[in-house]
Amino acid sequence: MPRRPLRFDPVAEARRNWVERGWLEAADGMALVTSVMRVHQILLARVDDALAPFGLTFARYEVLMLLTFTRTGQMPLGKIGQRLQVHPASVTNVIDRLESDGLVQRRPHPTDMRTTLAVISVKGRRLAARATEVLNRDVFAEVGPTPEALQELFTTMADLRRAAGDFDPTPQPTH
Amino acid sequence: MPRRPLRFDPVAEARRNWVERGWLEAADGMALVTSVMRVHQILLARVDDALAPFGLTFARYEVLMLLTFTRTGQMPLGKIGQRLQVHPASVTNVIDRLESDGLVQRRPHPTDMRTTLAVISVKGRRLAARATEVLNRDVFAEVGPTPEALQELFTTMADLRRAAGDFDPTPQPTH
DNA sequence: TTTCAATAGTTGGACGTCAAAGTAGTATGG
DNA sequence: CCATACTACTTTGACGTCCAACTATTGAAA
Repeated sequence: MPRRPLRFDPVAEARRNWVERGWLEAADGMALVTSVMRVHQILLARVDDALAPFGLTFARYEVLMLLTFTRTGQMPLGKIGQRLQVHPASVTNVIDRLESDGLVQRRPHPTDMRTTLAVISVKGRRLAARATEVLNRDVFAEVGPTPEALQELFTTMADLRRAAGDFDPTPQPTH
Repeated sequence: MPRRPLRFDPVAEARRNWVERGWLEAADGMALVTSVMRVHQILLARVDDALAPFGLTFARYEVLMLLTFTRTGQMPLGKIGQRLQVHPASVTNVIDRLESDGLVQRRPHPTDMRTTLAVISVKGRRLAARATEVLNRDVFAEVGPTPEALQELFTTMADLRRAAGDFDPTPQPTH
């Protein structure tokens, strides 16, 4: 994408406009929402760049890793959607692509004929491992101003997610 | 979307898995990236819900507000893309839809025949004003655990965006 | 002045996301 | 035991995003 950096922070500019019109109650919330949109865009672009050589996207990578972390390398599609917080139709879409690349395979559930299991293949495991190496090195280890700010950011966003009902408000250790 | 909340934080769970495999350098970065993806999804859903009654999406709303904040209510498409940090093709797409709803109008640039200006209409101004009212009340004023955490979050993300080259590292007051 | 590179916008295709509607299988209440 | 509600997944369509390729215009260099 054409990325000629601006001479100013467009979000701070928007916030100024909000305050100028007297929308004081909403200015910080607007700035936060807009910031999240931009940061999301930036990070997703970085991740997808790193994954492109492997023919992966973040959506596909997330599914592969989720399967990797299971005991048996398989999981019902519906559960994948719950864990990754995406719509069933999105899961169908991603699994379709992973399957046509031979990285996962659909298998009927042994007892419940409604359920479809996604099983990660050896090829899928290998690819996920190689992709993780690159992703860890080139993106994840490089993100964030400082480790402290990063931790702070993470916990604050976890609060936000919890408040949004993303998961149960049971206290969970973050490390 | 089906939103049955989980009993645990899936991001913290992923982070545990990262640490377990010895990817210590990358664990926090991975958690941050994943958090941002989820928070983005949550906030975008809220915003789009609030805007749906107006026939708007956040992308369209952002363009309308950007035009609202200009002196003359108009701006070249390319500049819109720079300010909102989106691809030229995305601008074309959004302007197409806004135009077919009569909220903006395309107009040729007076001197540079390559350039197209988007001009906000009276209808566009009115709709943006009404949408802002609802958005401020129902979303922006309700976001975030506390005002302090919200501020903190915003400035930390601004650092992150600045480091990513989103805008020039010139110090800018945030309020 | 002529040629060629840079800029502005559009088009077409790929991808991920969601909602709504449809199909198939399971579970439950009468 | 059967009718009905619920669950799991898929399909279709809409939207936003990006990239690559294309057209038109401007600008700059030879």
